[in-house]
Amino acid sequence: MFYPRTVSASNRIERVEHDLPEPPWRTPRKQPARRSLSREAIVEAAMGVLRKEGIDGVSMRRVATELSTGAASLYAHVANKDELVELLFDEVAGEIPLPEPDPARWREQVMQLWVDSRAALLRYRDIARAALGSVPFGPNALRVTETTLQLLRLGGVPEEAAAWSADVVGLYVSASAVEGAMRAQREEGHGQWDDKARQTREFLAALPADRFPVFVSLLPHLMSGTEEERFRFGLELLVSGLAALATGPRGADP
Amino acid sequence: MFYPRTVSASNRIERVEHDLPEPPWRTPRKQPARRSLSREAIVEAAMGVLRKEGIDGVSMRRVATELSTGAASLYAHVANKDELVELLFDEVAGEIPLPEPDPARWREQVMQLWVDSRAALLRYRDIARAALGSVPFGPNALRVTETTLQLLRLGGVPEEAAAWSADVVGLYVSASAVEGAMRAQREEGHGQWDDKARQTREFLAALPADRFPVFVSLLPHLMSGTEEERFRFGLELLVSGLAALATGPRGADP
DNA sequence: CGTTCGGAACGAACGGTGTTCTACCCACGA
DNA sequence: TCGTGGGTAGAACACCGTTCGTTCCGAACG
Repeated sequence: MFYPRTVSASNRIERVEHDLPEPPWRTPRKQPARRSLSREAIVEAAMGVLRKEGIDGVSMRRVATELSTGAASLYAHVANKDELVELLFDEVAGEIPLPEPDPARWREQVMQLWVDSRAALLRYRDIARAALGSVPFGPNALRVTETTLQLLRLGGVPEEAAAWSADVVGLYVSASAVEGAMRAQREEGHGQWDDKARQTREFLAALPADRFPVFVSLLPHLMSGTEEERFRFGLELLVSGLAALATGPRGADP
Repeated sequence: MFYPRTVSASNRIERVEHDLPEPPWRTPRKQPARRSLSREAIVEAAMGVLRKEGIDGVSMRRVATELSTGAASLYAHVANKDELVELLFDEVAGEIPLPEPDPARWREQVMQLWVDSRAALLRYRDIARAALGSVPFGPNALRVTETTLQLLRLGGVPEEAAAWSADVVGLYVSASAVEGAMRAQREEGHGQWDDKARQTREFLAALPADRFPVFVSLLPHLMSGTEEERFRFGLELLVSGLAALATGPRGADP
């Protein structure tokens, strides 16, 4: 009742009526669903825009146009843009595959869950920016957190450490997804990106070795690997740090 | 010459002339610097706005007003808003205190450096959002990265791991600063924040324990600690993961 | 000295944003 | 049948980043 207007019953009925092959029951007149706007339809339209153009493309006017109406009409179903974005984020979180927790494979499973989380975020461009803006307490995001906590407990990670780790890893996954989205966006504009990339490389190559000796000597390593490999490296750092805290390396026994 | 318009010589000369006691060399007329706009002045004004109102308050119009001129005038000294924000970020990075690397205390020093980095970012509200948007290659940011790499190498962290860790930790610090800024902003609007916080607490307390058993049972831990304590916990996870990779636990010997 | 010229300053304008106000319209309950 | 209340939506408000065209000024040149 309070968290949120999840799915209004009237919307459901409307959709069902729309799907049925129109039995002329009680004078269907013209179209029963001429006023078709609903929270679900708005989220669906916004998801399409998000996937195609990223979060900056999702404006109230743009989404409304997609539904061939005006921006003001959306405010009857959504409090404001922030709420819409939160709904979008949770929709994306719903696409993260959840494992069946297995005590013997908790490390592998927790790694996979986080890699999958990042992948789901990246599938919707820079939606991750929304995650850093507001604590994600939507039902789907909660389910991901719940699974994370289950896995960590199965791994014998102390309770407080597990709780805090979920927070830490959420930040890291989101940040990595934001960075990945930025790079992907840059790589889209092929024409000018070659220039920019070349310029950056030249700039780094021209750095004075006397002022940044270690940086310059590590340049090859600083530019090596794919984005996901680097992400996994960070995850392994975190997980190995967690494993060191675990009372029992596997299983829930102390 | 290419990275960027670092500091145009003309600006330097202007400042020097301004500082000198005005030798009437060649008819100084009234005031040689009536046209006082300069890249430095713009950055300075923008930093003031940033500190007071956050990154959203920094608009070209707002900064221009601060200098009692119009927004269009800024574009003679700054390519666009993105460039201005990059300049602001590097200015903030310049406030991060750098340690004198000491092999015996690398762990402690690297932790302190990162805690200080986060603190500097938070001092300027949500400027950290700019760090996630573009790889920070300004001179001051480079100096911070250089110091980080020095410390990790002193700790015996393998070269590739050190390079990748700098990336990872940069993401984590920025993400944590973004979250911290969000919380700080929410806590500013006291009047309505009590409500929002209470609602969130009620919402979490009302979560169905059968659907989110671990989450609910860990609720006390999920809400405990200050933001900085949680940040330090994540850092320790990363550093202990790094220490495990180090060839020599202290000093640079294998 | 006068003139030219190049770059900074800057008002106006363009096309966008989130949100609110205010009518209107129509299906429903009385 | 007649309100009426809530979804719809156009217009408007106050912003935003950026560009255009003009003005203006200081320095260099003839």
